[in-house]
Amino acid sequence: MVKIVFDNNIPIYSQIVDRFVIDICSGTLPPGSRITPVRELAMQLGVNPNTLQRALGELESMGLLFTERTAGRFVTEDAALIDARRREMSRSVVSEFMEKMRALGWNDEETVKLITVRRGENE
Amino acid sequence: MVKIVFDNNIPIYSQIVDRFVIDICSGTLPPGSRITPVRELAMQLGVNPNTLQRALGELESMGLLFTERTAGRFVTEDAALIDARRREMSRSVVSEFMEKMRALGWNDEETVKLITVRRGENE
Amino acid sequence: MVKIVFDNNIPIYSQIVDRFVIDICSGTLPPGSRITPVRELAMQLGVNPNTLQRALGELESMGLLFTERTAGRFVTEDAALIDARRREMSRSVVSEFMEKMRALGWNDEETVKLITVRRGENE
Amino acid sequence: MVKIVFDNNIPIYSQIVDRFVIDICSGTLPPGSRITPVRELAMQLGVNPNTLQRALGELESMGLLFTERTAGRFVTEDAALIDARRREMSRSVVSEFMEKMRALGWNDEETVKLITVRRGENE
DNA sequence: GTGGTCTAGACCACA
DNA sequence: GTGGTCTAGACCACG
Repeated sequence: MVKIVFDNNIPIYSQIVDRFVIDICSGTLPPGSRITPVRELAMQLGVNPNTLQRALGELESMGLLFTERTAGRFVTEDAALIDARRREMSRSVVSEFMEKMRALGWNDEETVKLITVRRGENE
Repeated sequence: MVKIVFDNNIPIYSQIVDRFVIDICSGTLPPGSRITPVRELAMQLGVNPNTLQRALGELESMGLLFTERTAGRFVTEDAALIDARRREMSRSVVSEFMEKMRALGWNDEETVKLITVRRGENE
Repeated sequence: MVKIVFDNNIPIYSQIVDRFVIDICSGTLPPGSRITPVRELAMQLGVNPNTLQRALGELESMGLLFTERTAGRFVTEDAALIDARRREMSRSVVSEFMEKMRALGWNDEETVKLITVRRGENE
Repeated sequence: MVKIVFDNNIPIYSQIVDRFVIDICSGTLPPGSRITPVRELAMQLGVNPNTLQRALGELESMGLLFTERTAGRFVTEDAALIDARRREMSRSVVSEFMEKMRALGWNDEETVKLITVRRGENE
């Protein structure tokens, strides 16, 4: 968690949340790992500490982070919760994707074909 | 184009734009077809005429609509432009999808599997 | 005076006026020549007779056209007036041009250079 | 950017856009410079904030301005883009000019002569 | 304090 | 009756 390319049309705090969620779900931030202190991290990211605070608050209320009074903030140890969120997110990402493709006039077979054809091509 | 379920958090005008783009790309609004007059459509959608005007203005600057002074607004007759946009959108939707899935820790094979398994399940 | 490519962002009547002024000043419509009757010309141009009427009215009030009760409309025979307008228009076109180029940061020498370089190139 | 003499018949927002384009292209508003806040500038210009907002929005969609969430609006740092637009505008201004002069019955040599003679005369 | 969005309501030119 | 523009004034999210 060092650089984020911020998109100016999405609230910064929200982009930070997203990034944390992804890093936690994908294991980049493993369960129990310690989060860099707010002020320091805010500086690294080049954002206002209030903004970062807000993002971390949301992550806590999701249960993905927890605060140990004096020791700092940590990623939850609850691997099941992380995995649940990962699957839930995946499901919704897939749903939204299929819906969008359908709205664009591709039926499901065509969508699958597009996606498999695309594999192997460079981004 | 009668009802849109508006999602707060996203600008109304932007949701209207998206809807039109999709309706045009998918052929629901065929090339050359006439758009309901601004005021009338605004009433149908339950939004202020100015808001709708803004949306239509953006669609015009994308080239998807054009205005005939005093006669009304129409979908472009340029089928190639429509198709180009459809393909471009599809490509970006697929790209974003693959990227998100990769961020969530699925490799491309797994993603394809998830998507094909999903077919046939309930929405 | 058969085809005009109408620009949708400028009033049609005004585009018709401009075209007539130019055709008269450049001699394409020589002094004394007869104008096609309103209804017929309106059909040729594909515009509403009212619109054409308005345009012709303006041209009359400029003195470039005149109406002979029963015989129809004609281009003025006053060559001096036509020439005066031609010079006046030329002067203002040149003035506006120089002003625009200056606003774009070219001094007069550069402008002249740009214009001479351009000569001979295809449009 | 303090006073603009508004010409009725042309939309205010459009005149504001033109003025900004020129000020940016000519370097009066250098790359990266900050734009006066919408409300304040609207007051200075004596127009409604919405009207100004619209103008600025168009400039943004041209890529000449960009917005930094809550910090303000700035001129793009992309000097190449600015220069490209300047040259493009110059070319089209020159083209239109030559075309008009030709329509008025001057051939290119005469036009050049007119323009060079004109230099040194009073505006 | 910054930009962004929206509504309400009005007026205009054009055809 | 069509689109286009403008004002006035309000509310919101963000930092």
